[in-house]
Amino acid sequence: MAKTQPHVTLSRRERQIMDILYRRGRATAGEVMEELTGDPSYSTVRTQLRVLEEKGHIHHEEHGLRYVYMPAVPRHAARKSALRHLVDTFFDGSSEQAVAALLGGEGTRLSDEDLKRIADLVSKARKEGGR
Amino acid sequence: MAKTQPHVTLSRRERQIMDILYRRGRATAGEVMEELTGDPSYSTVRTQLRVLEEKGHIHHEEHGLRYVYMPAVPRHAARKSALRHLVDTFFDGSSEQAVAALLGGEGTRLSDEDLKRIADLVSKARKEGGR
DNA sequence: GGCCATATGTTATTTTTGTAGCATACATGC
DNA sequence: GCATGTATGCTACAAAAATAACATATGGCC
Repeated sequence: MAKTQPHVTLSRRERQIMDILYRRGRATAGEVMEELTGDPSYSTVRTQLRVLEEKGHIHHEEHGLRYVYMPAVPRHAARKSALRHLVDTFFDGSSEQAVAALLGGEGTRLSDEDLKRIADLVSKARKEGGR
Repeated sequence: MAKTQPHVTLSRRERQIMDILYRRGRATAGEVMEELTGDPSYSTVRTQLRVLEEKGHIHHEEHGLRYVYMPAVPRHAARKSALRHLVDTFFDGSSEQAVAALLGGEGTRLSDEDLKRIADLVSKARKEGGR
């Protein structure tokens, strides 16, 4: 059996911060701080952002006086590997099972229109020929 | 904006181990060790398993001489919250977008039969009435 | 100009992880 | 019976993460 990939191998706090940045796209230190649990001090958060930047996980842009942080790896790339990992860990590597879980409401409830659009996507994918 | 949940809030190694246990369902210390990156010593792994157990994340059963470890939270429950978290972080909370990504091959390639079954699931879900 | 609010820069300390050594128990084969 | 391989029990320690204090810079306002 394959060894677990170190994957991104972030500490817990680092992951929390990366999640915030991926969710929002970008954020200042203050915004990150607001979203973190445990009410860490502003100093603490800034230190962690600095470390994350040193490690190459995030970048910052200077907007006037403040720094705006964003992930170094673009969202679509990060989410792809996150999806793969999740499918692997919880769905025996089967995307189909994962889709089934989502249809069953394991992520968020799907509306009727959502289902309609998904049906279209599926038939389109079938025409283009899965393999 | 909502604060990041501590979620499970495991250290990196702890997460690796939990992933292994969720992927396999159950494993001995030796099996876990084999799957971990960085070739940690057997002692190391056992210590980490003990800590995880102290924290309530895993249980063990004694099978003859050896311990067999397994997650305390059942797979389907853990995966549900993992899915929700992922949908939240990378798909703006939209399961539909997540399904689209899976159909687009972001998890694992889908075969023709997979797509067929998914199509059935979707039409079934639509009949039962999404909301 | 002086003051305040809001930033960043730097550095220190505590806590948690990660890692492993040594002692001990228990089957199993010779 | 006893050595050997494979477990667990306990303990120690170095490295990394988490946290925050203190110092400094900047922009706006009275």
